[in-house]
Amino acid sequence: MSMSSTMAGPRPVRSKVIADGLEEEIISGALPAGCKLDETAVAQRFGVSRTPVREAFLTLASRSLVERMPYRGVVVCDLSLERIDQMFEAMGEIEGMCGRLAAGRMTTVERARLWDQQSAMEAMVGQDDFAAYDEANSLLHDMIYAGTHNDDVVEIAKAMRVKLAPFRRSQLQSRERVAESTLEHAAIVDAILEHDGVSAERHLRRHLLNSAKTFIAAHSARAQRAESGT
Amino acid sequence: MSMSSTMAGPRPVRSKVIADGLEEEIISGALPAGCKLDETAVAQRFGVSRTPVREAFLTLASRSLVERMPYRGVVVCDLSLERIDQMFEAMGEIEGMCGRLAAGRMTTVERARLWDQQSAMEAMVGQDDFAAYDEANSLLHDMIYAGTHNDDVVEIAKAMRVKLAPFRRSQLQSRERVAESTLEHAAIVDAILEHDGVSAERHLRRHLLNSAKTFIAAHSARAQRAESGT
DNA sequence: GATGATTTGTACGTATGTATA
DNA sequence: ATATACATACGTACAAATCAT
Repeated sequence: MSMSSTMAGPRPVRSKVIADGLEEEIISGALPAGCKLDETAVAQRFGVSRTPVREAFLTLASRSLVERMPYRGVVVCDLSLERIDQMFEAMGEIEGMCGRLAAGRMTTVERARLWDQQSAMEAMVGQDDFAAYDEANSLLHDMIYAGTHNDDVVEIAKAMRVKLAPFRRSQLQSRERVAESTLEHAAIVDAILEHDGVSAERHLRRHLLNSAKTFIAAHSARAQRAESGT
Repeated sequence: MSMSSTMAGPRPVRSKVIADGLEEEIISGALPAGCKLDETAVAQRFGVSRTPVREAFLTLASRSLVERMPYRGVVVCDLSLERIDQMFEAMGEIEGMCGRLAAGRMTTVERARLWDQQSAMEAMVGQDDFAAYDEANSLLHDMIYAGTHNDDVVEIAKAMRVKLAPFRRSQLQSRERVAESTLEHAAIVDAILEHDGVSAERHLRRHLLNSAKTFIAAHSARAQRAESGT
């Protein structure tokens, strides 16, 4: 039962640590678009060998955060404000599709659980436990994805959410936005429960659009600053 | 201007060769779902070291052809008939979405080029150059993706097509199917040119559904045989 | 255009973590 | 529960290719 000195996980897995660290730096703008990433330099900076760095690069490339060219190295992809806008739009389209499919396919049990989840989240609006709300939020959206009964659609949606995760996180830190978000969820869940796919799709698109607006308003300055390194 | 002795590429890049080879084997069913892939064994089989094999595993994992668990190895993902069905459905949804967006956003130049492409493909129906048709087919769909003016949507669509590529290839080897496909394209292109997003979406969904039917009818036996290794 | 320096791709050995007996 | 066996994760050394001079 004894814990490590740092209290962290029992299995670090360097390549994952590197990937997460680099992702954070790319998102924050510390590593601007077009910046070349040198294997040796990154390895030294993280205090590891080149091997886990290479694996991290593979992972980041699969998330299209960096681009790899044989024997030519990797560069970080463009994450301009327009690109982020596009990501939110794409997420809205994907989630809208999920909602439409889920509205027509969810089993009674799935609908009941979705309703429970929404109720639980409405109860969380007052208290400012943003981490818990974020967790519940992910779960709610997961339930909608699963409601499509299509593993590939679920996978696409989750992959897209991973790409947006860093942005959505900072966007759910406001009490107002949490309240707004919960209201939007109510409309979405209602539509799904009533088997109204068209309405569910529309509400989900608007929901993501609102998330985008909130984020972009808060981070436009920072994002624009990161755009300088073309 | 001199060429290599084998005429092939000047830079093989082992890890890519391994990844492509394994992909082919997974698709063909030689490596059934649930099959464990041992680094050392694969390395010996391909006559290389474990390093490029590891990188190939990372790539395959990003295409969700295999699953990786830390310190536990990799296993090939399920590619049962139902899974393939889901893939085609997902592709239909994604392409439908692309068509809807493209119908509303394409520039005049983009629409003109789309029309040209369709005309070119209609001229190819008689001759049985399936490779050329497949190439033109990819281009047509690419133009629709690009018409969304959203890089993330384009990326999702292309990634999905990569996953389906092996199946679609064998499905376009019939002269009848090529003719059918071209007719379906005509309806899709017409809808896009008329800015009718709803119609474009519907026709694209049906188009993919027909592709799925053709493939599944031809390969159901082989796919079911590959399902045995659960 | 050829040569050298730098960087990526690959091979192989060691250590850590997992799953068996 | 401890220990052993095994495969993976990581580190280091060499080869191949790109770029800079």
